This record gives sequence, structure tokens and C-alpha cells, in this order.
Amino acid sequence: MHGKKEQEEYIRKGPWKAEEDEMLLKHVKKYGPRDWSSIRSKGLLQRTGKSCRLRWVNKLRPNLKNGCKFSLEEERVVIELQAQFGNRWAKIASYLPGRTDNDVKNFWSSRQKRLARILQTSATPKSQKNKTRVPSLHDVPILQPPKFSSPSEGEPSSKPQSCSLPYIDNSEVIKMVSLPDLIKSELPSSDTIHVEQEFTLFENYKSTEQIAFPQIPELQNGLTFSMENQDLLPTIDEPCFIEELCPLDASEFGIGPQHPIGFPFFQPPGSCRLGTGDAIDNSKISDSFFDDFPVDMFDHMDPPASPSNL
DNA sequence: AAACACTCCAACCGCAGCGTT
DNA sequence: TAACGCTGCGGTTGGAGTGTT
Repeated sequence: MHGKKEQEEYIRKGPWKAEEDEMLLKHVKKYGPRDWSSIRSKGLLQRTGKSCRLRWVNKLRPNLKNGCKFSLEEERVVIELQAQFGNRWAKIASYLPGRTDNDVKNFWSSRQKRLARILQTSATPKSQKNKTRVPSLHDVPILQPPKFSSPSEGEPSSKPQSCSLPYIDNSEVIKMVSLPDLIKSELPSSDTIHVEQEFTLFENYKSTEQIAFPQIPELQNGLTFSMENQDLLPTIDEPCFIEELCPLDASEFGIGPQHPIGFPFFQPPGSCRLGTGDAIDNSKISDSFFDDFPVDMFDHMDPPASPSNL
């Protein structure tokens, strides 16, 4: 098989075995999550230090939400923070307890692919329309991301500052962008509405024309989050518009108008949506789930990083 | 039932920043 | 101060699982 030297130089790649995980855990338990390269030099594992670190960070670290799909709130936060920070996944992940940069990155790239598909759908000739699955609004929970800036940057805003959802006053109503009739004509009316909403939102999303959003000081500092300005969301002549986009309201949390934005993300084990086969409608997951837990059950958890500390 | 399309995610790679020598 | 090693980050890829035709 391998000679001695070859054995020393051999670097294992690919999926991790349980024994390797065990060995890595032992090392971390003994020395802490550092000295990754010594794992190989000590002959514990034939993996690079890099590979060991990655495995620890993405899979073995405690309190990870492995196998859980992103909740609607997590999706919102990613969208908002991506708009603010760009593709700084590690930074964004620091706002999402239990999520890694890899998780966020994967989530975002999946979402981008869906958006691209929607765009393509809207541009596909009529003859091909019915060959493409029409995504539901829940597939792409797009919100025009608010532009919140750190206290040290950005322009002062005179608008209300307690809503992390897109705040748009009456003069800044999102303009409706009609879907081509060719799409409407081939869809059942309910689907037409969904596609039209998505298309509208996507048009806004890709538009270079910035809609002014308020700064979100609570999100920057204490990561609090208020729904009190929900009624200021864009007026779109579709009754379920807000319901579709923002199925949660403060009362569902049972904790008043303001609450830590991190709160909904602490989904206890079992509340996760596992696998695509489960097909649990995001909007149907009640956050009153947490009512059953003691108020202080999250106290021991580290608060998410605050942008003001960055 | 098989083939194909699509989604999700684990893991790799290259690069940059930082600390140490 | 340059060289080196380590760590962390973001981009990318490939395989497994699932859905659709």
C-alpha cells in the first residue's frame, strides 16, 4: 500500500468518518479549538489542519442547527444583512446563532439560483412557460432589503427607526411591475398573484433605484426588532400580500411590540424543518411554540454579535 | 420504473490577514 | 522587515437526495 514516507504525506479528503469526528472531538476537548495542524503532525488524523478546523466549525461545534432549514426570520435577517454587508458570510452568520458562514452562503446561493430561475421564467417565451415550475412566494421570500447602516456611517434619517422590515412611506410606495400577460394567461388566478408579487419584488430588488429605508438602530445595537410599522408596508392591492411576506407579527411572539431579533432564531431541537420531504409550510409554524418554554430559557445563550461592536 | 432536473449541503481550494521568528 | 505558518473567509464544486416527467 503506502510506504512510510507516502503514509506521512498521505492526506485524506472527502467525507468524514465517525472515528475521525471522534478523534477530532477528543483533540478539541483536550486542547481547545486551535492547533489544527498539530492534529496531523501528531498523527491523530490524516487530514489537513484546515480540513479539521472546517469540520469542527461546520459540523462538530456545539449548538449548531445541523439539518435545520432557515426559518422565515433567519431568511429575513440574511437578506437584510446581505444588503448591508454584502457577501461577508461569517459576519452575517454571527447574527444567527447556530448558523455557520457555510450555511448562510449555501442558503444565499440557493436563493440566488431561485431568483435567476424566476427571472428566466419571466423572460421565457410563451411556448415554454408551462414547462417551468412556478415557484410559490414561500420559495422566494424576497423583501426589498432595508439599508441599515452602522452608527458611524450612512445618512441620518428622520423616518421611524424601529422596523427591520422595509419601511416605505406613502411617497415611496413600491411601484407595481406588471408581469407579462403571457404568464398571467397561463396560470390559475392564485398563481398569477404570487408570480406577480414575486416579479414585482424582484424588479425592486434588482433595481438600482434605491428606496430609502430607515436605519435600524435597534438592530445595530441591541438587536431589537419591532413590527409596529407593519402598517407602513407597501400598499399592494392584494389582501394577502403582507400576510404572505410577513406571516409573523409581534403578538405571535407573545412578548409585546419589541423583542430581541435573535429570539425567534433560537428554535429548540424538534422545531426544525428537516429535509425537503417534510414540506412544512414556513408560514404555518407558529412562534407561539416558544410560549411553552420558560422565559429565561435563552438566558444562558450568548447574545448575537452586535453591529455596533464590529 | 427510469431518466432527467433540481436542490441542498459538505468539503475543497485559493487568497488574505495576522502573529511569530 | 522578510519569510513562514496558521487561521479564517469567500467562492466553487461534486455528490446525495428528492421531485418531476
